[in-house]
Amino acid sequence: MSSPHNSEVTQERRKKEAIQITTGSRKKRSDAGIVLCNDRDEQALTWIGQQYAIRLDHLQWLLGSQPGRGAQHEAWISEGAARAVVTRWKSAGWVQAERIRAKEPFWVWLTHRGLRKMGLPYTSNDLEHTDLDALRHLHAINAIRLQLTHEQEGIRWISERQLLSRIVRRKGQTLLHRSDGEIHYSDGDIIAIEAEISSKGPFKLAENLMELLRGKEYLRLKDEYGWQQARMMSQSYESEYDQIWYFAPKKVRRLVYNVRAKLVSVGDLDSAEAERLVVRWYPLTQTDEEIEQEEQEDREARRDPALLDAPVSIEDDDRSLVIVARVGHLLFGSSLARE
DNA sequence: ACTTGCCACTCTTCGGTATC
DNA sequence: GATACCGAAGAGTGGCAAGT
Repeated sequence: MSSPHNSEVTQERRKKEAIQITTGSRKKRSDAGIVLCNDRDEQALTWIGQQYAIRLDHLQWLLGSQPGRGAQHEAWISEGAARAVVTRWKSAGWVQAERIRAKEPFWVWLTHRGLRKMGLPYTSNDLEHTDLDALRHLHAINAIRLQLTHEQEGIRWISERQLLSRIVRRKGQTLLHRSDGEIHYSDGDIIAIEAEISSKGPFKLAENLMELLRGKEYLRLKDEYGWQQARMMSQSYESEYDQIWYFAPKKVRRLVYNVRAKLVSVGDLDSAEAERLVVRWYPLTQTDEEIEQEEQEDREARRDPALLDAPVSIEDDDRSLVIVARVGHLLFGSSLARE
């Protein structure tokens, strides 16, 4: 219970404070105007630095893995909230953000200052000068990393940028084909991730497969004796990868199936090696039904790849549109999560 | 040392504007 | 017209300065 005197004192204090606030005489907080780096900033900025860049719709999911106060969804934050975070990062000079393609949200990448702040050893790349194919490829890899690390707890992702930074380049030395990412399981298993969005030639694809399956010994033998000899001579060698996952749209998947089958039929690969090469769908599967179809397609392709050369049905080609409509806010839809 | 209340920050939602 | 951008409003939370 407050006495009349106490009430007067409180009123006087409020009046005094009101004057202080309006005249600006109240002392400012010591951290006023400073952008502080919190745990989520650190994790998200490191993630972006490792992946080169991220598009705003994916950033909603990345930040949503550790939603702040008041977030209404478990896995993602709203477009406005993600934009606010980017604005804060920009004001701190940690990132640059630019729209690159029409009808797509902007991309965010770390500035030199951002990379140094996160202790990342990479050189700053300006994404504005990146070609559109590379951008599509990067978007696919980001979607794959977000989904796989979301689905499977405890796995560690090593990005292509991290892998490249570990390579010591020697003059005249051919570089082993690097995967777009690696998944490391706690039991020591390693899976190479390839996002094959557009077709490359069958020979180039076959060589990438051989290098991923057999590793640097295959490359050494190829340099010395040529690819034909190397394929025979390297049969006892195995790369560090337990499996190689190729994520690809339908047309590219057919090429991978055919190249894999061809390598087996001519004896360049044995069946155990072919087993290690798993072809998966991009856009990524979402439902149990799609996962079953994905597995069945790979099984059929292993039995008889010619079966898959049948004309594509309209329903099948429309699959990605159906998914975008169903989970429009999800990883690979161009529309943003705005609910 | 503890309490109070302001301030900075983060979040969502919504509406106006710009761009394709 | 559809989509992206931008900013304002309002609510909630935690840190900090000031008071007790």
